[in-house]
Amino acid sequence: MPRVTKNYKDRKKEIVDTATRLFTTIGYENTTIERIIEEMSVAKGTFYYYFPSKEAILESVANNILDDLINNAQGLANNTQISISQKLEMIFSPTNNSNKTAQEITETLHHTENSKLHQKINVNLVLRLSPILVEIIEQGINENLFEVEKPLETVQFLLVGAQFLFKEQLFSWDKDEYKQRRLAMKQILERSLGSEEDFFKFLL
Amino acid sequence: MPRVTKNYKDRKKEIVDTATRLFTTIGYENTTIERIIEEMSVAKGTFYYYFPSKEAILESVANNILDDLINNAQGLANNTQISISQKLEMIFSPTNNSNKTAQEITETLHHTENSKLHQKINVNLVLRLSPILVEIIEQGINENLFEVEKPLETVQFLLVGAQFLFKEQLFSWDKDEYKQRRLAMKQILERSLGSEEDFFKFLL
DNA sequence: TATAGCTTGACTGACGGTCAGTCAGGATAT
DNA sequence: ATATCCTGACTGACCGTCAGTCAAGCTATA
Repeated sequence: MPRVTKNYKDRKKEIVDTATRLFTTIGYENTTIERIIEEMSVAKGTFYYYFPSKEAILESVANNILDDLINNAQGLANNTQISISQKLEMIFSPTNNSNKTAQEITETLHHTENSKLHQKINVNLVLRLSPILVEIIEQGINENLFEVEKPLETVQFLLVGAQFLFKEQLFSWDKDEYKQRRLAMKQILERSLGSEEDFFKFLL
Repeated sequence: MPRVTKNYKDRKKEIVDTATRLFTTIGYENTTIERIIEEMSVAKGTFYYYFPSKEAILESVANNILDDLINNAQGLANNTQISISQKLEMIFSPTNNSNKTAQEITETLHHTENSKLHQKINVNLVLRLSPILVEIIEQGINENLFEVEKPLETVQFLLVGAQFLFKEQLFSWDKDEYKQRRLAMKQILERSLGSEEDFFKFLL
């Protein structure tokens, strides 16, 4: 095989990109290191020069996916043009996923046996997204839209529920079951955050 | 190796028991088929005579663990001696796990590298435990202790939150972080279920 | 032209899974 | 009673796959 030398950063990014594509396409467990290097046309050793294990690149991929997601959310939180209600809609709405990466996650990633990747992403999603969400909630508290004692912890609980119940393909709800659960979540959100009724009408 | 013949049911149970013990001790991924058969003193083929794959026995083990859990909960729901508050405490309390199997789950199972087993158990736990929980909630509604529009769907959301945030070792909260999250859950439960304040004081 | 950084690919060992064959003990025929 | 056949549980050598290793080779650049 002809030898192509690249600098550290570029090669590493190339590996992460390739792995990300494969993990989100055919799943973590179905992706072999051999497949990754084959698609990159490099040798086995090259992969292990950059990553000590398959777990390690899972970590990188998960963080990469999350970085995008968090950046989007942070942009949303900072945006003064958008109403609080709309911000929450874009984060909580089970159907609406504006950003491309979230699409990847919800659609392709979740089909199969990807529990390891899921877990890594979900845990960090909750930990990293919740502070941003709290910024939004606190805007709402200042405007007397909400009333909660423990915004951060409350938001984390709600996020976990939303994430695992809707975003994952773990539960295969049909259309009506899905709607019923959305309605329940609407009430839970409104009551937990102490908003007025129908504040989360986008969940109707 | 000397040949020992047993009847189908006994041998199958023996395999499930051995696998359960190993899965909950050293984890699913760390448990090899070879280890299972070694501990049973049977040959590889014997295992595959009873189970078509490692996944298949995971399924059996998960269901087994759940059966115990669900039976306990159902017994609890049917028990007329215990107050509704106490029943909910025993199911929702993050620390109190009376039954042995739940102990196994929370302590050993969750170490790491068990995402597959976790997911299988959690999903089915939510699906199977929620109807039982609804029985209890509806007792409460009759006694005017609660007011909720969609008990089943609400309970499922709350269960998911409690399960993933507390029962798993996914988030490694320290003592105080733990307490804060319990307090947040207390308010969420009380508000979502429309109970009076401090109904869930066991979470204090 | 020396060397640090990058790359190669043959090799290893672990593990899930396969399969042809063994064997005890029960049923059936003589 | 006993020879023959059959079934269902069991055996273990073997296979393919795949993560991870390593000694050696190339190449940019100082």
